Amino acid sequence: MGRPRYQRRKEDRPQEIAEAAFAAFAEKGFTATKVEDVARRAGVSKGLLYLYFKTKEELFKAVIRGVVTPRVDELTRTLDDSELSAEAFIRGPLLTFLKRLPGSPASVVIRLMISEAPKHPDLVDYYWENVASRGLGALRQLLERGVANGEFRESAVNELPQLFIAPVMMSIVWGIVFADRSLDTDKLIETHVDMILAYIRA
Amino acid sequence: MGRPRYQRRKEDRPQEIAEAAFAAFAEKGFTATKVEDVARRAGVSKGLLYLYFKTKEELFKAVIRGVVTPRVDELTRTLDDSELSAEAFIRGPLLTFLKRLPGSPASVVIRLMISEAPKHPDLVDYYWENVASRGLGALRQLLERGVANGEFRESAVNELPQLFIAPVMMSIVWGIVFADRSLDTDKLIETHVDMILAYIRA
DNA sequence: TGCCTTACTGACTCATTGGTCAGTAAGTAT
DNA sequence: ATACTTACTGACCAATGAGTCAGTAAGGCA
Repeated sequence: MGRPRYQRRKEDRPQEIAEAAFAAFAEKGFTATKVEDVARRAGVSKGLLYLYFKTKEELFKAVIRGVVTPRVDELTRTLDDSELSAEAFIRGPLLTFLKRLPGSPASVVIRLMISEAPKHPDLVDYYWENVASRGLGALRQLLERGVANGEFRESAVNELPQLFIAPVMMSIVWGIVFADRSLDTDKLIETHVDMILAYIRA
Repeated sequence: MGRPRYQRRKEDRPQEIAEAAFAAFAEKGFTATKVEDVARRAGVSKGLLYLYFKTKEELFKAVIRGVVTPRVDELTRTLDDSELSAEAFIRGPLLTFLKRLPGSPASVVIRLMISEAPKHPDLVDYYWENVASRGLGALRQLLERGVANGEFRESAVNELPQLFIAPVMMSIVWGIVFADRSLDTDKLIETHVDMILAYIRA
């Protein structure tokens, strides 16, 4: 008669809880987020959350991994597929990718990593292996290709792919701290890439 | 007979407590730091700390202000005093200043701002007025001087002094997240400044 | 030497929150 | 229908840590 008070949906719960958690973490950060709030957001009791995730930390790690993994593949895949010259690739797909980052979930992840890194060394390891080192490796490879086919000269930039990320990081941090005071992040990143290309062009 | 269990040192206590707090915050961040630990570190009881600082937040703000204020004056003062050409100033004093930042207390402040900004809007305002906007203003002024006396051409960089900070921010964030995995921050910053100058030179 | 002000102590309160678990009811098989 | 499994609930527990305050003693002054 009365409709059921809840449905059993073993398959979907973990995903739904993880999504709720990501939203909550994005708003208030890890520590300030209460497990109970995540549960409520996911339309579930606290007890159930603990059935699927052993601790709050487990949940945190699962969430980060879930967001991070797909993103990286995107970049490396487009890089591998592309037949463009190094410069064309940088001005095209890479620039687009970089400009998207500050507004994407990636920026939430960065914020969480900065705040929580000291307390979660294993998460840092994961992030390093699956994101940072792979991303930087791909960039380095791209630069070497450019040098190999005579587009670029040898320069310190080859050893410092972090230079490509610098303005993105700047934009992300700016967004976190000065949320309201606007900064034209697209222009910042574009100008920066322009600078790099002018600098390394053969 | 027995020597006194404590000394009364009304004058020095606040300073000492603030220093202890900075050290504690630097190690564990704001939330993870217990007021009692700060007190112990300062060689003082928790009760006394609360005599000088109304709440943990008050303490936090006082600490940030204490670290931040002197640093900024340093930059603007050297800029005003200098008779160097714009380029010489950038390659000399400014570069030195920028390279020092990642290892300085400034980087601790940045980390704390990133983690706590959403919860402390008034602190963000203070930081904006006393650090960010003044620092960026000084940089913008420097660039304009360079344009005025024919050293530099007009370029988008004039509107984006954040470009100078980008590699510094990158280095700071790198240091926070990947403390151990080394990055040659000096080289990163130097190369970057090199790039900018090549780009804007008339 | 004794008195008085107040810097200082530390045991206490109380709100918060991560984590548990005995019980409930949804769905399934017979 | 009835029995049975287990996804799910929510009241509860225990630990933690910010903030308080009644009391103590340092040190200056008469």
